[in-house]
Amino acid sequence: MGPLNVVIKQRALLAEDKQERHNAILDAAERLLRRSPERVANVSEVADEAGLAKGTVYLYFPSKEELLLALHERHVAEFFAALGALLARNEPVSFDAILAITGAHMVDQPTFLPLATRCFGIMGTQVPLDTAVAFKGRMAQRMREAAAGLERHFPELPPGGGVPLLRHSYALILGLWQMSSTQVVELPEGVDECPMVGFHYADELARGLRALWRGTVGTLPDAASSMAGNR
Amino acid sequence: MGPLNVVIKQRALLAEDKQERHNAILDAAERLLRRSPERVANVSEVADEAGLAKGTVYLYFPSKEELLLALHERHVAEFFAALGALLARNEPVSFDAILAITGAHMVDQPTFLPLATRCFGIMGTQVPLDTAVAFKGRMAQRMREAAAGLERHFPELPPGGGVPLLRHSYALILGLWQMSSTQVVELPEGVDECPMVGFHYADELARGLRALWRGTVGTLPDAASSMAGNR
Amino acid sequence: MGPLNVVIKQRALLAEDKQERHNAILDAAERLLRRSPERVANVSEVADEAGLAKGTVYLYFPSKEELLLALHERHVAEFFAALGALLARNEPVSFDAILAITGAHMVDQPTFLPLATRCFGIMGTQVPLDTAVAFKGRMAQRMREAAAGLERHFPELPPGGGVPLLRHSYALILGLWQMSSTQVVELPEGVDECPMVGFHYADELARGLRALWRGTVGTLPDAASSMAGNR
Amino acid sequence: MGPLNVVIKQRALLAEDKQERHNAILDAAERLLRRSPERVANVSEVADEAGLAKGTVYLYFPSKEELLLALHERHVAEFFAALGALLARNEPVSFDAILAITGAHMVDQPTFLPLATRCFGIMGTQVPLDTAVAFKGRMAQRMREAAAGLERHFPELPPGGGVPLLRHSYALILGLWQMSSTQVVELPEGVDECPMVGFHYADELARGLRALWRGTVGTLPDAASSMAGNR
DNA sequence: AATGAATGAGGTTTCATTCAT
DNA sequence: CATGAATGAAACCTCATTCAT
Repeated sequence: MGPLNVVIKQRALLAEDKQERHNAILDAAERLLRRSPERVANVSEVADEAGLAKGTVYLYFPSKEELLLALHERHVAEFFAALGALLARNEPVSFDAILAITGAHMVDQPTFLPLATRCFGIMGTQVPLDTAVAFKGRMAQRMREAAAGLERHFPELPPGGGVPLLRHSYALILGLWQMSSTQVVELPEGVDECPMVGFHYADELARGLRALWRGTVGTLPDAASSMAGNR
Repeated sequence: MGPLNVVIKQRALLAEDKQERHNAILDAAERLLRRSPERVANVSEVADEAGLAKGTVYLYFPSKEELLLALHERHVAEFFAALGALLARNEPVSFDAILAITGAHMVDQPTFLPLATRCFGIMGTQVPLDTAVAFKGRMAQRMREAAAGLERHFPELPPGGGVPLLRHSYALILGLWQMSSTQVVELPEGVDECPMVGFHYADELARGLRALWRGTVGTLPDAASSMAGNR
Repeated sequence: MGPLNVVIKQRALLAEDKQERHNAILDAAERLLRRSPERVANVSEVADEAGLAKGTVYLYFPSKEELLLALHERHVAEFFAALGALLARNEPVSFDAILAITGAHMVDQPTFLPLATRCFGIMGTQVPLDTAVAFKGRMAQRMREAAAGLERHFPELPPGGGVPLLRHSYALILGLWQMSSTQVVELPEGVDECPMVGFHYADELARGLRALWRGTVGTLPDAASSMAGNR
Repeated sequence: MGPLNVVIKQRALLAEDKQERHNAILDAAERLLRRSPERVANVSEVADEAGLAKGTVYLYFPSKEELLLALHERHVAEFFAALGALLARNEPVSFDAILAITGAHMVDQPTFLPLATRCFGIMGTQVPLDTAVAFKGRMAQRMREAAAGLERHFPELPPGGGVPLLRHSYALILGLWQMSSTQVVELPEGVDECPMVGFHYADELARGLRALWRGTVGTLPDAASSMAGNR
């Protein structure tokens, strides 16, 4: 009401302020990761980027590894939220629509996959057991929910077949990215056709997922889509 | 006590001696990795295990990362050698036979997948460009050769379809392993059913690969095999 | 729902409230020290234990070190109060009676000696000069009073001999504790006879003090006591 | 033989060079401690002072705490060596001679007692159990040897009485130093007479030890010495 | 060629104290 | 007065790589 109703908070006293700052730290880590996806920033850099002191970061996250895990979980949550919204509709859902969401949330986000790899690597060694279990439990719940929606939209999928399909899909996404990520650096000309790395990740992933789904679900309803004849 | 007719060779002057020592170092790294697959030994440990001094390792490998890469390449070469031998036969080759080779060389070798992940992670950042390109070139050649054999044995595979299928398969192998490797720690009871981690890697991989191949090749020739009805 | 006649006092406005809170903080520090005498709690823990916020502790003590010093002084005051009460009697006072008070207030209090060591260690470096001087002044006064009582009861003690005797005694108490405290960890069998640590603090102290007093006072009046022949 | 026969070694390759460097690091720590006895230098400072890199210090000592312990042990060894040399003689040994050695090796060395206090504090918590036990074992041996010599020279001492006497003496040395060490800072005038701290450590120690020994051994052979009537 | 001592950048975490609310 | 979020200086230790011997 007065002139000072928008104040930059120096101290996060309320729970919502804290949540905000929590997110601000994750945002900072996200920005750094986006800036150089090949390396993981140290806590000092994250703090600097967030405009905070190093110790402050440790008020919000018990360790660097748990910070990374929290960022990854945010990514995952965003993906599943979008997938859930799609599957909640009454209209039919095409494979391509799911592919599009995957593209938007995983492939085109330059931070999703590097971080996912990193997080899968540290879990169980750097992260305390209960944190890892809790994380996995939340992942499990999200997968089960999405699997249920999937089974509704793809009746060819046998009951209980949703979770394995999601799992295989995610594995393909992750594994193919690892193989392609060796491409991060610019290759000299002429190497582009190298079959191990000379491929366009997004296209190759679309083809792989399509094959996987076709083999799982039977003929895809959208077999006629624009990508059907690509390969 | 007479002339020194048994000399412990301390210096590798001949080219073959050098190759031998090169391999001895890789053997040492392999042993250490096998002993504790969750961590990567440091150079000191590798040198000790090989019975050499730390500095000597650097005479044979320009960096630790390239040592790891060389070890991984040895793994890969062994796999492709076995696959090539299978595909070189005149008798028909079943999907299950390929699965068996994958199992023997990748899944059951406790060092293959941890190291693969690690190597894909570092390539392009830690490893100099030309080394990475050379490595990928050799990988490419191996893949092309195997793909040719594959296309001979699976005529349903469209021309040029062998390399992508190998690529997708490898991606699935890699990605699924990453997801399952979070299981390294013992989970408390009740968490075993978590769909993210509550699965047996080898079984799940068999199912995933079968779906992928079915979706790529069409009906698998070996659809009647014991695993056909599993899912 | 009626008038607020039971109010949890949140602010200490009166001087006596302040004194009360001052003591409450010392009580909290005491409890923590008693709970784990080998470490010194941090300010957060003290505040939590006292049911206060960290900042509040700093309203009552200028620094952590001065808090510790205040707690130690409370211990010392209790000891000298008990000693003074003993010496104020008209009946004769035996060495063993003094030993008993020492035992009850220093040895059997698991917090006295760890804290004393700590405080002597920090004084003069962490604690500002005037605080240290004031503390020492109060200690001096207590010692002089006790020394006067001592000289009354032990006429063999030369005039002015009370203060040094107290000083030497206290030094023995402190030093022997330091040597025995290395025993905190359980020693493997066979090491128990190590002369540096293989001794029972209380017994050894009794023997040491007896020797010291005998050497200072001459024959102890209580030489016939149960411990006389121990050594 | 040539002009370069005294070379400053950059690398300690021989065992004796290593021992020398080991000692050089201890020397550096000693110098720093002597320069400011109230604080304990960090490893960086020690390394700088020794003209080495931080990591080099860790080649010679597994941790900072073990470095400190090693330095303390060197002090102790020097003291016991001197004491042993004295007691090995055939001529009678006076209490004052022992006092002189104590003065030279403990009291006048400004680093002995601060470090001793520190070391007794960390043992059993910071130092691994086996290191602590080994250290104590060596201390024990030294004490037993000295005790044997002591019992030879002081026949009034009952058999087995040497070790406790050494123990009590060391406790007095340590404890009295703690009390006097509060004096490190310069006191404002007029405070000098404070009985807790207003004493000269060396003198007070001499008096205390004399009383202790008199009470243990009976009349001291050197009761007629210059200090006998001081207090 | 072989050695292994030396390097030193690099990263994590703790906690006494301050100060905005 | 009371709070507790924010600070940021310490401090330790590891290990890939270099280079004197």
